[in-house]
Amino acid sequence: MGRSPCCEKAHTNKGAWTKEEDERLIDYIRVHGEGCWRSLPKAAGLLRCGKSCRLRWINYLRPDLKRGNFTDEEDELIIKLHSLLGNKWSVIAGRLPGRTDNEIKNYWNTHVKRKLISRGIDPQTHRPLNEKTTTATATTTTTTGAAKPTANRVTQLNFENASPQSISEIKLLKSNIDFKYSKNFNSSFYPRKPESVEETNCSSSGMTTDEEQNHHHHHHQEERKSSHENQEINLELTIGLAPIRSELTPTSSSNSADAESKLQQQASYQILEKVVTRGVCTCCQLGSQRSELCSNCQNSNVFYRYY
DNA sequence: AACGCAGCCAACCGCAACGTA
DNA sequence: GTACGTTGCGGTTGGCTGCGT
Repeated sequence: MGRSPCCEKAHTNKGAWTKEEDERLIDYIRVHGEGCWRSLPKAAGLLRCGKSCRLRWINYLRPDLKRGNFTDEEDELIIKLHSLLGNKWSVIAGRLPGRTDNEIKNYWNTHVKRKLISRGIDPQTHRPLNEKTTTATATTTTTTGAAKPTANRVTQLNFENASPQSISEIKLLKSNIDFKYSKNFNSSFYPRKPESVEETNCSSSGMTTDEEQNHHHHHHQEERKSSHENQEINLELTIGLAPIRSELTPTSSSNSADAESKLQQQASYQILEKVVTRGVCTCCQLGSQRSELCSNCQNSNVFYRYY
């Protein structure tokens, strides 16, 4: 049984997006929010497949995208994350606000790989080029070496031979990844189901009842999925980890008396505070609310990661 | 100016994961 | 349990651009 195509190819545009198409997509998402990519093109009057719309939005049109060259700090962070995670571009992108997985992937392939090779480091294994592969300090079961990575939701890491420094870095990384996938930090940009009158108004204009139900249905799916991810994204570290806090304020101290671990935890909170913002509806994100946030957003205790 | 080449990046494709009927 | 629909991810490609000859 073959898979049905993701969209009707006969009547879809391909190739570069025009300004008009961009504007249509932005306008539609400004009003209706993300989600339901399958039906979006038709609803927005675009002759594109949903996948194409999603890609265009995520990689190019999203209002919070950072433009311009990668900084040295971003460079080093990418290298470090890649050494720990392999080609998990979406996870890596989650640690670089304003950068997309595609952008990072392209940057890796065009710049970072070469940079590492010039340093005498194998960009896949992050080990010296002339060194035979032996025990890695940190390997993933899904992405090590040239093996094709799978899209497993559960990534198991084995750090048995990791150095104390690596362990600290991994702790920090894990805490941030857990954070990303935690319930209030959905990886989706506008994940919440509208609950208030205001928000429903923001997202429902122009939709038929059926479309709206479908739209909400997908929001439910997203929520369930992210909740599922929250449970499933488990790096299964074989080392003891500092407790991961769900609040943002670093008031409680870790049980560990280890000064380094405290410093790491502190650094982790600082990073988190930089990349986190209050969760708001699409209207507020895109500034279509005339002033401040709608009441639902104001009352919400939900926070999202801000890419 | 014309050509070839390399680099870059937006976009596409195929597949896996996951939910639902 | 299975078929199907939808979404997201990672690998790949095609076309544009800049540079050297």
